[in-house]
Amino acid sequence: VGMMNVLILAYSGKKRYEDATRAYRKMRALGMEPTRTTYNTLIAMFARDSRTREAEGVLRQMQASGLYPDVYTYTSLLTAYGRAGRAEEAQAVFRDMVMCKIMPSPHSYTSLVDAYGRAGDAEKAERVFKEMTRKYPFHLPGYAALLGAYCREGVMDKAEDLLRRLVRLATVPAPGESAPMKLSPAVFNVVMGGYRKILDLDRVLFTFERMLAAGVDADQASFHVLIGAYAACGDYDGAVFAFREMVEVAGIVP
RNA sequence: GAGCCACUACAUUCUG
Repeated sequence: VGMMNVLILAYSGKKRYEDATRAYRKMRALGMEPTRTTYNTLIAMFARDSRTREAEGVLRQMQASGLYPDVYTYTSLLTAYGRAGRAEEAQAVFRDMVMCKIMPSPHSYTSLVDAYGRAGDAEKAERVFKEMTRKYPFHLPGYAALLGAYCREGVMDKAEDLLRRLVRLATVPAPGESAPMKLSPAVFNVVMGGYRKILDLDRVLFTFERMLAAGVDADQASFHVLIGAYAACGDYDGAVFAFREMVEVAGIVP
C-alpha cells in the first residue's frame, strides 16, 4: 500500500490524472485498502487544478470507506474551491473543519486568504490573514497570499506597506528566536508581479533590488517576472540582460 | 511524557 501511495504521488506530481486514478483503482481491485494518504494525495491533485467536482468525488469515496477527513484533506478542499474562485464554499469548508475539531494549520489559513484574494475580496482576505497571524505570525506563504490579493486588485500601496512590514520583521529576531526570520524570494516576486501587471517597470526593478538588499537571493520565478516585465514594457535589451544575469547566477531555462 | 525533523496539504513566474 505504501508503494502504491508513492506511485500515486508521483503521478499526481506530474498531473497524470488518468494514471493516478488507475493506480488507485488497481489498488482496490487487488484488495488493498487505500489509506487516508491515498485519498489526500488524489484530492490534492485535483485541488491544484481547481477540479472541485473530482475532488469532491474522491472525498465521498474516502468517507464511504470509513475514513474521516483530516487537516490535509480540508486544506486541499480549501485550495480546490479557492483556485476555482469559489471563496464562499472555501469558507464553508473552513467552518466545517473547525466544527469537526480539526485545527486549521498555516496552510489552511493561507489557502483561505488566497481564496478570497482570487475572488477579488481583499477585505475578507485581510480578515483571515489577521486571524492567521495571531497564531502563526511568520508564515510567509500567508503573507504572499495577501500580497497577491492586493496585487490582483492593483492596490499596490497596501502591498508596499505589507512588504515593508515584512522586511522590518526580518531585520530583528522574533521573541525567543536567535536568528531573524529568513524571507523568501516569493514575497518579493508577488509584488514584482503586481507592478509588472500595471507595467511599472521602475517599481519592478526597485522591488528586485530591495530583495537583494534584504539578503534574499533571486530565484527562477524572480527572473521570470523580471524578464517578463522588461518584455511587457518593450525593453528587449533589458530582457536579454536579465536573462544573461539569470544564467550567470545559476538559473535554468524552462 | 516532552522537544526537534521528515512525510499526503499552502503563496509568486513560466511550462504543461
